[in-house]
Amino acid sequence: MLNDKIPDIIISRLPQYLRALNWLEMDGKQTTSSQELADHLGISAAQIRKDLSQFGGFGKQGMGYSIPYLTKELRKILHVDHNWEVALVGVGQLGIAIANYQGFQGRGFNIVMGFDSDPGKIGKKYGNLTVQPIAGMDVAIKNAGIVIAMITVPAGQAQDIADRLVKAEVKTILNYAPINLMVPQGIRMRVIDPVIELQRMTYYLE
Amino acid sequence: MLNDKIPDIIISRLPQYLRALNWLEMDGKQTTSSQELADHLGISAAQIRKDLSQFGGFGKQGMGYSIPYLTKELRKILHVDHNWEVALVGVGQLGIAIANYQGFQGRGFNIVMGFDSDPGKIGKKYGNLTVQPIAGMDVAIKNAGIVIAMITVPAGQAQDIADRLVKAEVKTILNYAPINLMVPQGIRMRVIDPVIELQRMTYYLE
DNA sequence: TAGATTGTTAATCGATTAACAATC
DNA sequence: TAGATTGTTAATCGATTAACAATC
Repeated sequence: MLNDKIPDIIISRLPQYLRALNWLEMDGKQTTSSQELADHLGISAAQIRKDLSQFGGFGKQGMGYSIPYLTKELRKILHVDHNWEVALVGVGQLGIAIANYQGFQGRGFNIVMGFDSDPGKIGKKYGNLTVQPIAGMDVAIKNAGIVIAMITVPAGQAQDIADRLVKAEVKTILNYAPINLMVPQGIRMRVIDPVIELQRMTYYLE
Repeated sequence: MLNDKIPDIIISRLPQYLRALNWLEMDGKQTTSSQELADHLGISAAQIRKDLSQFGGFGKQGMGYSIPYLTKELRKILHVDHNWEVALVGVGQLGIAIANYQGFQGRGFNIVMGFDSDPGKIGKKYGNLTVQPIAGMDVAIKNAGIVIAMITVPAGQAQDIADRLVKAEVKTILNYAPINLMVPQGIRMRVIDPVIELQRMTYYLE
């Protein structure tokens, strides 16, 4: 069972469960049920139970799920039971906002390196990072063993940066430039593009 | 055929087609094929043809698709053949970065109103907006007939803001706070949460 | 005409749901 | 024990793919 390949569509829901659990815990709750999670997430209770059962039995019949326990298990499954060091490429207005954003803390990520091509920015500190020259990026990332990077450079430069990151042995890229970057097999890339989200919704407007 | 309800999973791919077409056009291309789009997007060519055929025959056998024509038709389908006025609630570091972001222009959105509770920010200009006091938000949005809003306030305030936006007759909310907001039936809400995207990928890391 | 690529059908594949025995 | 809720199976539902006739 655990050796079966779990479909990505199931994996994509686990972080949502984790976020909902976090929220319930802050509400002071100790336990929850598949039904309560379903109400919060707009997903059926059956599906939540089925998803979780791919990884083991985390609940107790009649009782539901312990929030701290299920949280811990989900964090293990998603490999966020420790913090990953993350590099940020492009320390413009958006990059600075991301570096200062508190929401990564405690959810598995720590942005510890930032790179920019503007000499005026070198040495400045935002959150946990100090801006370094982009020329030294490849070596710095490789030496630090960093495997996760966020791209916040203009769209025209994003593919070039992605290519360099892949050479520096980065395996996971979160891309804020609104283009589909080409990356080799084995490299995971996701795009954050607010316009895509908006356009998905305007279809339903008059 | 056109009267059938189109599944949301198909709608969710149309903005991606639009973005890929945009990119091909900037490369100087005049026409494309389902295969070329497939290569760019990591989606099968058959699926792209099937998706598009839900809305009509936009291609020509042997020739492929005219990029300007298909772009125009997709923009019509998604209702982004004109610009929507958008309100931004919370003009902090992230809000300012979004207001100044050029990527909305020409893709159907114009952020024309911004609200913040900090008196020191009132009257400041970012992109196409001037910051207004959040106390007047409800009336201002309703009077302007704005139906799309972005929430960039801290997580603890986001639900309250969402409730107020719904009362002001906003129909579509893009939420940057990392929580699942509760909104009534008929209101569309999507969350932008970079941590969710990262956690989906760390599952595949060692 | 020959070659290419669409639009569409039927077959396959996979995901979701309903239902309930197991059990806390 | 009675009530509640899980974990799991089987049935349903829906989405994707393969294949090809239509046609530019």
